[in-house]
Amino acid sequence: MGNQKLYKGSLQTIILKLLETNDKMYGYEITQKVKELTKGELKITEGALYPALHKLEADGLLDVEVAKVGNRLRKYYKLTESGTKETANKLDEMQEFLRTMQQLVNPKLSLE
Amino acid sequence: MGNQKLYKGSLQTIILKLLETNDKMYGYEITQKVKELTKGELKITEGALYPALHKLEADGLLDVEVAKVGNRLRKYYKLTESGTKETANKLDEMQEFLRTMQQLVNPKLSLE
DNA sequence: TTCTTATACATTAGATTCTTATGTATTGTT
DNA sequence: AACAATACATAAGAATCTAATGTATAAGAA
Repeated sequence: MGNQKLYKGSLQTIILKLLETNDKMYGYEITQKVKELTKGELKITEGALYPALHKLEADGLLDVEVAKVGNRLRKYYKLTESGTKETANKLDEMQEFLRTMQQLVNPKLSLE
Repeated sequence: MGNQKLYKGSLQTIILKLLETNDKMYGYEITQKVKELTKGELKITEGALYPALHKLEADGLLDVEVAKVGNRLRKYYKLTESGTKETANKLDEMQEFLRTMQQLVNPKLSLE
């Protein structure tokens, strides 16, 4: 597993992107999906995830809907209208960041 | 200027990469070079840069050499042997991170 | 000549974001 | 019966940054 600290700052964007693609997801599902998509390279910890979800909700980017499955609860999160807009912004910023970093660390590959 | 917080965690790698390419550089020069290379997208602040340089030196990855230019001093930093190895590691980790993030936020572009 | 900007180092307070540890409870597997 | 997985959550502390401040020299503009 690579350098986890590089992912610092990108958690919100990852969550928003997943919700854009999958419509609605619950917390534990997000951790599993990220592990699967990144083949174990990135593991979202609960201590990072839940506060991040709560903040996105408090900022009005996510709506929550509590569901009961068997006897256990799940909190399904979904993008609000404002969350959809913010997702587009954050994805643009992420692409610019990725281009910039690629150019910095490997100028040869970015001649296109 | 994009989302500065995405760069959190990548400063060490950036410094090491610049020193790999340019052999030796001083602090202020690094800030200017990064601004130039990223067309203003990334601005390294002194409060981030100097502690980072001191840490890399304390960790034995950089050697420092003080030079006097006119009446002003410059501290030239240079990779040690161990610093050269660590640079290769960190660049590998960065490439893996960039691939992973690209795949997460834009799966379409990563079909290759 | 005086004022401002650039060069060049540095530290500190505070914010943000994470990791690690801990806690509670249900459900599935051995 | 015990353990792993599912599902939520918080809290202490670490790491890394931003913004502000400080010192000093050099260069350029007014």
